[in-house]
Amino acid sequence: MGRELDVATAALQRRPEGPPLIGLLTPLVAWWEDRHLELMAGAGFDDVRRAHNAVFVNLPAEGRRLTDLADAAGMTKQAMGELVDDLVAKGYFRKEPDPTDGRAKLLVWDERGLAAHEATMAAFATIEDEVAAIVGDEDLAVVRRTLSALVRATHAPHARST
Amino acid sequence: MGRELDVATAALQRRPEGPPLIGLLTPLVAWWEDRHLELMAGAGFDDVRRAHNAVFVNLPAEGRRLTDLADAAGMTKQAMGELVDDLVAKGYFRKEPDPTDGRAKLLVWDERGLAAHEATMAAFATIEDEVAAIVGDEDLAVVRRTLSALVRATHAPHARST
DNA sequence: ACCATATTGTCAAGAGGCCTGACGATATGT
DNA sequence: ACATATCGTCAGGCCTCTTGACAATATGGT
Repeated sequence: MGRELDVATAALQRRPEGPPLIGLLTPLVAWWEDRHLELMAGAGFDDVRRAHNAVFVNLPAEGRRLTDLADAAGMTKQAMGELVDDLVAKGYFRKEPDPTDGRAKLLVWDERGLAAHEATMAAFATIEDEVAAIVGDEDLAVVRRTLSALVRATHAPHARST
Repeated sequence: MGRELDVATAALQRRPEGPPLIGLLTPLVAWWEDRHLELMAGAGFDDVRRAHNAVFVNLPAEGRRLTDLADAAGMTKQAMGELVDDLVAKGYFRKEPDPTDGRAKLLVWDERGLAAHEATMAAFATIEDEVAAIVGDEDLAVVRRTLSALVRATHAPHARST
């Protein structure tokens, strides 16, 4: 059912400190993404796929270029181009020529796309509330603060080198 | 470089409570998996892929059946079969007939596989230490406890229903 | 104005990772 | 003995993402 619910289940309990983080992070991401798609479908956006998230999350209301979008999502422009073309075909946004650059095209939300964008934000808020209801605001705040620090540290410009 | 480093970056800062969890979880998982592969390659296991984790983590030293393995990893036996065949070809383990069931085959680690299995556990411990060094033992403990509760709650048998 | 170089978006091809459907071989319960 | 379920496999397909190559356009130096 869930994608990789208990990857790492075996290795976990035997460690004194408890399960390794990866064994918690992975199923949580899977759950979050499933829940997000569920909420989106419930809001009438039943043709969005998991991969579209990279677009919905990184394309601001003002529009953006394909290459910028791909960069922000951490993937190639070709991969992003596929997602974008799909969403264009589905009526979520359109491509407009960039007035400042003849090569570039600006991706601009259509009405349906703007609604989907907002639905995504609303879904995030909803899921966040669900999480808070389970673990409490206090612990959640610690988690958020700690993971934020971790992300900053691990993704610092010099951290991964090369 | 990183796979989807800042998915959700855009939507984050504007929320009063801070960035949504998914914007932290996703890059952390990506980082963890990259780091794991790095450590494995450093230990001489440079032919393992991300997907192999499901095997390394869910196949105990005593061996296991394909179907069990697939179940534990949350994927189909066909998908797991592909991973297994690949690892068998690479000399990590072998298939033996299950003496108690003529249909089944037992997957048993070879020497190289056992070493890789241990290297995975060692890599987990190393990464865990790196994490602790960044955020401190105290916060890490809270994170682990909180996320554990979350995983239990979201993956309870009746939680996702239907 | 000209030209080398870099960048934008696209086409083509393919790998990787997963899925559904169908199947022979084997177990199991009646 | 026979119906039924399960084990592993073959076949085929979808989705996501990659590398390589390319025409069109920008940009900076001469």
